[in-house]
Amino acid sequence: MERPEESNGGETAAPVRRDFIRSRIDEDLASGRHRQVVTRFPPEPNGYLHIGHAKAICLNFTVAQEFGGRCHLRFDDTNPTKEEQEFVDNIEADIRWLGFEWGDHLYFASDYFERLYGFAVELIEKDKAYVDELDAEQMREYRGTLTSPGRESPYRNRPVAESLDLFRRMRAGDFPDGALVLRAKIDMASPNINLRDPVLYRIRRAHHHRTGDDWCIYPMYDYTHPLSDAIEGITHSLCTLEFEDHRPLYDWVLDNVTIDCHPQQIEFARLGLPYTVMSKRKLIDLVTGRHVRGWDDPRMPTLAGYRRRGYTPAAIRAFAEAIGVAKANSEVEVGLLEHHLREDLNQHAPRVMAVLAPLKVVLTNYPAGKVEEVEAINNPEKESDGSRRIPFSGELYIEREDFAEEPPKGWFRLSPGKEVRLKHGYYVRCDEVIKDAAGEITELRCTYDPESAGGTTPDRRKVKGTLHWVSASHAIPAEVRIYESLFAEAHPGERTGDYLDDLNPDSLRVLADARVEPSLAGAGAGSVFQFLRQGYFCVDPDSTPERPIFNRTVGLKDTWAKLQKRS
RNA sequence: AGGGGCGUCGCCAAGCGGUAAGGCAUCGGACUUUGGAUCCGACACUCGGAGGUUCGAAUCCUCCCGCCCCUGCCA
Repeated sequence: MERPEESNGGETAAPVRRDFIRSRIDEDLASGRHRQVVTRFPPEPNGYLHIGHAKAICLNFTVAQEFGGRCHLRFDDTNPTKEEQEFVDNIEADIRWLGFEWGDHLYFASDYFERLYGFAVELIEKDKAYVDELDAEQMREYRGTLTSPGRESPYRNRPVAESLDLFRRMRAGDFPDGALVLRAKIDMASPNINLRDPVLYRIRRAHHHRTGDDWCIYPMYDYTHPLSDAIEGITHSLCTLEFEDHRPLYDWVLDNVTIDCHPQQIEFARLGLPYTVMSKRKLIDLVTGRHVRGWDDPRMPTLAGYRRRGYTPAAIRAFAEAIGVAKANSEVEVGLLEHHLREDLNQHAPRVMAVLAPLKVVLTNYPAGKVEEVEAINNPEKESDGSRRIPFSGELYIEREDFAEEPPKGWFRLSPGKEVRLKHGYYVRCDEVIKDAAGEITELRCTYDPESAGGTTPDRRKVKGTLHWVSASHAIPAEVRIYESLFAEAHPGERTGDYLDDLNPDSLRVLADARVEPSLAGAGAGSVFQFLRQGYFCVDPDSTPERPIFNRTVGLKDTWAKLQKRS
């Protein structure tokens, strides 16, 4: 088989992987059926984009890129009752954020309304479409069932001239909403229900976000989509599996109208992710029902949510690349997304220290009032990021979880009589545990080894554990938001039928008493850090200079937790 | 039940008649001033099942089983 680079000689990025869609394009190019590749991403502006859309966006844009073609962004805005400009704007922003550009190729199906109307007239003239007077309920009745054929509408064979006149008057506004529809004349006995005289136009007096009140009839998706594709010269129209049954109709429309382009619709499986919901309706419900704080709630599977959570476009693109494209319905483990996230963040996130649940440590042998600045490397994965200085003093905070009065086996962290290293600082040994009346540990008395400055000693003795810390008087109080999956069940609603029953009550945990190192003062919203030994965190837009707020993007891999779980 | 699809390792996924890629996860081990990262190594005699064709089948044929989608004037 010929490689695309060889067949079209254009500037192309090397195809990263093989899949049935790219193979098919290879063939189309090799056979001369197409000389270029034009794809499109066609969102309906009735909601925000989610991670499932990201799969389609990455596919369409990268395929076009690889083959030296182009990808259009086209809004499928044929249903004015559900669509809004706000969604258009946010969808554009999300796609740009993901890293894709459509240049001049921004389109709206609504821009084609006049031409679409013309094609409809042509269909009527050819006796391929007719105006029907059956109401919605009657039409359902006439449609038949999955196993029995439908019946023809009594209006099916009305004269062409009559349909032409009626359709013209539909447009003119002579009839109330829902009174008439334009239907394709195909086959009421077809085993494919989509071919049983599908509706092409309906009457709907609704204000359209772009065409305003110019129209009171609006074309249906199945009619609009193939024509929009053809008008734009799309070569490969990639969509999800549920449209497979619609392909015969897609082809019928293009075969029965005078247009010199016939794109190929190719279907692939949509992305499934456990512990979340991806349907637009459910996402809208979550927002309007206040189960989340908004479309960009960090627990939402929306691109806006992932962005606020601290996910990077590169990670999402790598994920989309990794899951591949096929026709088998599949559900990808969240771990794979997190793997690509960590892989990206590990390279780029500056390391800082933050204590989420502080436990005071007093160094009894540290000179009273002394403060020194210790040097801390910003990112061991990226030497060029340099280093910074952090204040160290005799009163510190460490993570409550890093101390155990009675250490389990395999414990590397602090416990009575044991020595650990404070990252970038000194070795300390725990001498005494202070508790309050309730028996709660309130403070640790430790001694430090002055010889261990920087983290090593002249005698080169080993300490297994290294802890992160923060100087008590220098640290900045902060809020940290820890997120778990929005749903407690892999398939929300599977048991009770109502997905809201499976909302995870612990999906958001707020740690109000965290302390972060002073270098984090003034970190801008969106900036991402690795809190040493804990995970990746980003500054939430709710942050103020007085009270920084961090979202946990994803935790670090935790071998210790895994070991614990096992025993 | 009619139509359209799909079934290869726990999760994705290559494979297109010549004797099962890769990633994630998992499990060992090395290294480590993050129990992070990195590095080594292990991980499908078998491709939903049963027959058949063939020197040879995950790939071809037949039957069976399972799962998904379709009866909006939504997309």
